[in-house]
Amino acid sequence: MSHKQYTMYPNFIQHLKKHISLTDDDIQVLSTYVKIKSIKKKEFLLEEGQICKGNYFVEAGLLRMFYINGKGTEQITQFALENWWLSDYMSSMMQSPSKFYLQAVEDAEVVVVDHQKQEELFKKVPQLERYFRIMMQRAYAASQMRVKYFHDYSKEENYRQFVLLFPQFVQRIPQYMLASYLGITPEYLSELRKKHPIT
Amino acid sequence: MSHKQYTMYPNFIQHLKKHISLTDDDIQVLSTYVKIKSIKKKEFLLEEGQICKGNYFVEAGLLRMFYINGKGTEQITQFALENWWLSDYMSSMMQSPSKFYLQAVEDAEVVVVDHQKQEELFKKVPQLERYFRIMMQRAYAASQMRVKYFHDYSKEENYRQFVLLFPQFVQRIPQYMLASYLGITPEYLSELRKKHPIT
DNA sequence: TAAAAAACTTAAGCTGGTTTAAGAAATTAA
DNA sequence: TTAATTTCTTAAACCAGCTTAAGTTTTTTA
Repeated sequence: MSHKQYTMYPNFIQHLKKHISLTDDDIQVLSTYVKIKSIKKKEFLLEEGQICKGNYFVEAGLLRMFYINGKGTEQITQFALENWWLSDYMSSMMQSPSKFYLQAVEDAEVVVVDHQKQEELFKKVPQLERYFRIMMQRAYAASQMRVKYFHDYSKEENYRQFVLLFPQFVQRIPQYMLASYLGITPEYLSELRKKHPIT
Repeated sequence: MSHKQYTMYPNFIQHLKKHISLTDDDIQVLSTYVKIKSIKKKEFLLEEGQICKGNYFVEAGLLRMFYINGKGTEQITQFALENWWLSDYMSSMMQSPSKFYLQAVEDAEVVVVDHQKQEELFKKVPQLERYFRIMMQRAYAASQMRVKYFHDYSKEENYRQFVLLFPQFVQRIPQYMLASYLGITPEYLSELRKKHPIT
């Protein structure tokens, strides 16, 4: 009976267990602090101006984070697929209105950890403090590398690197979103693809 | 007598205490796990090809992180001044050779936490897990915002924003380093400064 | 299954920022 | 205090990537 409670988010539990040890009791407690949320393609978890209340784990599907820039066009800053966390940490830490949108690119199942209740949860299951330390360190490490790649390569090289490293991922997003993430116009991406067809 | 041991790094201890509570015993234990290191301007804490062994807290002075790009020129990715942590987290997590250099821009006092011994330290002073979770979350939040600013503003706007937000900081670094950090050539920065003199 | 909407392509002209090359000013070392 | 070195400036030619505008293809909705 007790494990029926977390068959709703097997990836989530498995991911936690990869980094920390949890008793069935821990999982029991945890399950009272998290919710699973199903969202349809194009639905929002967060919109500009709101204070970001949750930390979101992608159990299934695909999310994106973006903002609307000065010219009124969407600028994507991150994607999150299975087993990734996504949130506007500045907004939730500072309790300030977010500049970002969090939206489903595909129908998605998301595990929601309420930022407010997080402290309380950490007290009851202290290993989670460690788990999130590891997740944040990992995310920060990835972003240190991203800054490097961003400077290092031309937009064209950047595009080709990305397609090479994440081909499965490129299949799942429309090209204009890839262009936005890479910081180029769809027109220029189209030109690059013509110049160097990628199978 | 016991607090003589940490008058060597008052900022460090104060910073820890701002986020977690520590007994004198905790501090005693901690002090056996960290070292203070004085480095002169232009000395390195890490060079390309080495595995990053430490996590560095700037007690005093100013550090920079950079790499050598394809054209053979330095690209600065981060500065760290008093009360900031600096490390190549990817290199230390993956135990892979770093692509980066960590170097003193000014003479500096640095508190070194050995990445290898960190796990052991966390077992003895568990609150530190929380402290570093907060530090990593904060660093990651800042980098989420940085990606936004980077896309959002032209290089010129970026420069002016930076000078406006961190004037004291701009005073402490040579202009070619600011140019490198902003991802522009020193020549272009010079042109921008001529166009819009900032008192 | 037809019409509307969303996504992608093409091509020409334009601009923000680089490159190159030289000299001037400021800092550091002897 | 002089020489060496490092940092900063100027200006002209150049190019990666954008803008604009129009047309084509694919996906969604009715």
